[in-house]
Amino acid sequence: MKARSSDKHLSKPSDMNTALKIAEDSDGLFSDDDGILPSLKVSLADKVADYLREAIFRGKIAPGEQLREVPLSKVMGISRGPIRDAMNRLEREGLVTIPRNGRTIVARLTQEDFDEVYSLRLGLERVAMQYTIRNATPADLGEMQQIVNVMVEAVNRGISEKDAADLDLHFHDVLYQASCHKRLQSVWADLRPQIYIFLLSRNVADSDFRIQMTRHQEIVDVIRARDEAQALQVIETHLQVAYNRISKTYK
Amino acid sequence: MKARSSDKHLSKPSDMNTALKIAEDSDGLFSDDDGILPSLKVSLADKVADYLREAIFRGKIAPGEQLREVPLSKVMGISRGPIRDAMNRLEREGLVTIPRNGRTIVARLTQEDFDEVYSLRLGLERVAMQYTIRNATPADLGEMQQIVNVMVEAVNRGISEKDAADLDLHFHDVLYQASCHKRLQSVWADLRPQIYIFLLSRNVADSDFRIQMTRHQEIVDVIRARDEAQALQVIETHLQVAYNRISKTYK
DNA sequence: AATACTAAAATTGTTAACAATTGACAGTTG
DNA sequence: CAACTGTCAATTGTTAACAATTTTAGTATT
Repeated sequence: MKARSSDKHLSKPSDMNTALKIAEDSDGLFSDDDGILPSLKVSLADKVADYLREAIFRGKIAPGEQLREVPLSKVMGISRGPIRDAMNRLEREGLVTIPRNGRTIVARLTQEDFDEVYSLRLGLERVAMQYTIRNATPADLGEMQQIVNVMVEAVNRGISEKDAADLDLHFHDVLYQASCHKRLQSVWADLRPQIYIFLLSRNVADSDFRIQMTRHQEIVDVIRARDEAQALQVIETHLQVAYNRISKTYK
Repeated sequence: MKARSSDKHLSKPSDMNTALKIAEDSDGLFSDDDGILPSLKVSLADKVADYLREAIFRGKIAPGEQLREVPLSKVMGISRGPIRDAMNRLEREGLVTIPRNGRTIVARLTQEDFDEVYSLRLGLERVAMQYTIRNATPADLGEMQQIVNVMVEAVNRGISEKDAADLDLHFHDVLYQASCHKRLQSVWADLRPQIYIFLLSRNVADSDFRIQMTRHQEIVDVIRARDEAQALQVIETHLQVAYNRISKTYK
């Protein structure tokens, strides 16, 4: 019986035991005392969510895999409570789905998901631009410009898909920060991980991402000019180009 | 010592014991078996969240009050776990804030919050309109028209502020439903309770809400016509008028 | 009166155990 | 073979208790 169970277990690579994979990484990640200031202590749930999120980004945990509380709590050496909280956090970010049966499944992001993510993103970033134009400080603008400079230099030197995605989203992080609109920031925080996944997987398939990197200068310029009508145009174009670029990789 | 504590306790009406207020309502709300199909069984956390959300809407629990797990679990007759989950749910909806110290405080919604909610709402509903125009079925349109008919009739007969708010949001619920855009629906579900609170409190202060009710017919018509450019214009105007109307009540 | 310190109470974070639900599997029936 | 049923293991939901953190109250000092 155990042999049969094992055979079935190995018949689907996507069913490889998630907890075993995580056990490879779990060298005291969760049980150590961080030695940081108590008021900045990071909760176990946050640590677990951060770990799982990264594991999903790296492909260590694949779409369709189920995240089970009990095995995870064993390999992480913590109780199930914080794991539950972490999984609720990941659900909010769209990285997992928790259907009616309560099981937590890593999300498969389809082309339809992509369409939703980018249409929602456009709706958000239009509002963000309106607020950023109003609220961006010279420091914000300086930070955005710095990121663009790093982008341009990196593209010239040769840049990996991951670094491109990191810089791209970091730029938009600062844009949202500059908007001083807490709710926008919150929705962005929830949407960002899905966008990252799309960028990571789709940049591999599309060599034009480097061209897209350099377009961020337009955004900085139009914010600096505080020109709202132009700003909306620029962000729409920016995201539409990104949308089209990634969309092509689904064909 | 106990007498002094009691004196201090009564010195701030907003500090009246939240759990005592909830005890008035908690006649088996949470511990009863619903007798519904098992597959449709509502979790305790959902029940608690629903109850607390309504209590906040009714003003039974006031902005600034702290929701404490232990007293709540005692009066509700359940453990703290589901209460924690419920409070996390309410945080997501912006009804409570959970600062760094972990305490859960019912949110005070300021004019700035109002500004954020409505700007975000506009960004979302533009996207929703684009999708609804594409995806609305005759049944969706029929449902929206039915709600508008009820609105018009109710305004003519005389309608309470609460009923107006209920109908208003129900109309937009259907709009989002018709969009077939899951992420939009999810963000709307999180934003909706805050909008409801603004409508409830501000409708009292502004007698023009009845005029606003009747403007929903325009939305139905433009969706029916599948005219996207016009649709964006209509929803912007609709929300701008609503924004202006409520904004005035802050002066 | 204002500030600082300390201890205790209050509150939240986490854990382990029990309860309830879901899924997998074997056997039976048509 | 497909569909159904029953059993049991797996998994999640909830609870009570312990651990850690934050707040409050009381006292001493300036």
